[in-house]
Amino acid sequence: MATYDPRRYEPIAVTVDVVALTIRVLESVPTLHVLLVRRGQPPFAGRWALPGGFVRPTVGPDGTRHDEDLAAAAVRELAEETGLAASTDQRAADRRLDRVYLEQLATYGAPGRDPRMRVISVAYLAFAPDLPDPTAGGDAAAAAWMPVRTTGTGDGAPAIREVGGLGGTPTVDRGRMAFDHARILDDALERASSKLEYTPLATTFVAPEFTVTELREVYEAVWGRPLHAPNFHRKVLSVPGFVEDTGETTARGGARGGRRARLYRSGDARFLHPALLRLGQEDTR
Amino acid sequence: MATYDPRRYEPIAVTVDVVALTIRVLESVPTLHVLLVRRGQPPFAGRWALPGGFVRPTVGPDGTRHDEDLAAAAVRELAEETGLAASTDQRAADRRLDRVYLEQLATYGAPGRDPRMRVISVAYLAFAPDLPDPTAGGDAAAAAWMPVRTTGTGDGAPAIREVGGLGGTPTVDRGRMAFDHARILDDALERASSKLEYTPLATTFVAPEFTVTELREVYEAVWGRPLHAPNFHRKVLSVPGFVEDTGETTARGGARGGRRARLYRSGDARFLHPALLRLGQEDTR
DNA sequence: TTAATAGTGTCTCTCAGACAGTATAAA
DNA sequence: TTTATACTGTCTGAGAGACACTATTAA
Repeated sequence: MATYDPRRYEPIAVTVDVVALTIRVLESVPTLHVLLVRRGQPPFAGRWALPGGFVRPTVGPDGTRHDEDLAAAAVRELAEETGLAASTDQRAADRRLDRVYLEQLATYGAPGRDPRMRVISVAYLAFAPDLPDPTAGGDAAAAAWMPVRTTGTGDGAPAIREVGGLGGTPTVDRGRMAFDHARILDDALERASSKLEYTPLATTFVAPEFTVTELREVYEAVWGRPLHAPNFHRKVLSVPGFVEDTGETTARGGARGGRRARLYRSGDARFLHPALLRLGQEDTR
Repeated sequence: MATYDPRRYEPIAVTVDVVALTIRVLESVPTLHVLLVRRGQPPFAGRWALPGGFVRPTVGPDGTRHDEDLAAAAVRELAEETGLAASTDQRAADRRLDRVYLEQLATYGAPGRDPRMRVISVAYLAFAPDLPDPTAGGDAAAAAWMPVRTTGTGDGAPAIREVGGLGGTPTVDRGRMAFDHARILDDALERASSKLEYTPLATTFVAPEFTVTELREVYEAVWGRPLHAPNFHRKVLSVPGFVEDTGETTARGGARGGRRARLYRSGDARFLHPALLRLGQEDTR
């Protein structure tokens, strides 16, 4: 690594973008949604984009420089552009991000991906329980949870349907997203699917106490295909440390009848052994 | 995403670091090695570090700016600091990097990770067939393939032994590596182990034509534990598209006797179904 | 009482791993 | 001929998936 010489190396801007995913019920179907903002400024004004922005070195009250961690920048951007408060904000308990799981996805640095200048973007992936509708902030003209994927029929047809194809619901055309954000979103969806296989992170999409059915709906929404309910049930309970029985049940059964479901909370496992593999799709080659 | 205003945002330097892994025979044991350079300049002068350097926007012969892709920067740093020529260099066929597999690992941007300034480093992971010893270039005082992990005994003891504990071989102390490179190396080893499970990338560590035993030695070196040879053999041949029979065999058997081994080449699968899971270690929780 | 929802029993098939044994080649 | 190395046969147990079934509750 050579010594840094500003005469040789032009500055490169660094941004952070966040792919925040949640499950929301759409037309009675639990559906995977992604948080998007409509850009108010060029480039790509009017287009939908992932929430994000420049990473900034900041100066504290005492004058010392206090550089921002990349993950912290991701949380800040989520908060700024959507009105969802970060965990440090005590006044907005209802809009909190403190139960959001965040992990780094990848870094995108192809020349020309931002028409203004060389920009390298570190993308983060976030899993959130159902949060309120966001309110646009910062430079965003709008912000919304947008559906991204249907559960599919399980008949072998591609389970992913482009957003934009769902009923009368306002959706976004993946082909018209700003920058290379459609690519980032695709990578995020693949990472999310994969994470559900070998980690218990599906629980980050649901309330602290949840039923096995709710957990299955998370898998179905993210994987985009229906699962065999009885086998899923047995599987979840058999994986050590995945879920923990609370001893409680739901207050009542389904709307049109049905047994009350047992309530579970997240167990202490950080990885699932054996994993919940999504087979039957195969041929990803 | 806000408009970029240099008065608000100080420049952040972007570097690329490469964790290049290969298998070399050490004391008769195929052993995982990582390519390291000894730093010639402060900070961390004299310490071992991953090869890497600043990403630079460059200006072409015609005056047009020609920004460098992040992956391209990784290959360039590998070449510059180690004397291993990139694939475009036709004159150094013996030292080529054109069979090297490269993928992005993660980005490290904690404040203070470089004492000079705010530096965000995009780390890449490379798998290489046995390459020649590198020659130090750029600002490196030395460059070498260093052993990182032993095959272990399979008796349940931790299979990872700190580099530095191997015989009379020159090795490096992971605790004394420059920057946060020990952490990056750990992340790389975990990613590499995981990649061998569900992709055929083990073949990138061996020659274009290889035996099943050679392939097993890759798995053993990366996973740090011995595998059951007969079952491994059957498993590899049963996974569709993993390897392809050449019809040839090795020219002769083992040094002290033994059957000639059949030669295979890499198949067309990009993922392994079913995967070669490393079980028996469990409890990564 | 019916229908919906939650949950269990059990069978089959695949696959990982263990172990025993065969095939072939070098010294 | 001995020993090393490559490879095959076969058994066992775990787990995924299919299907049939029981349990419980709302309307």
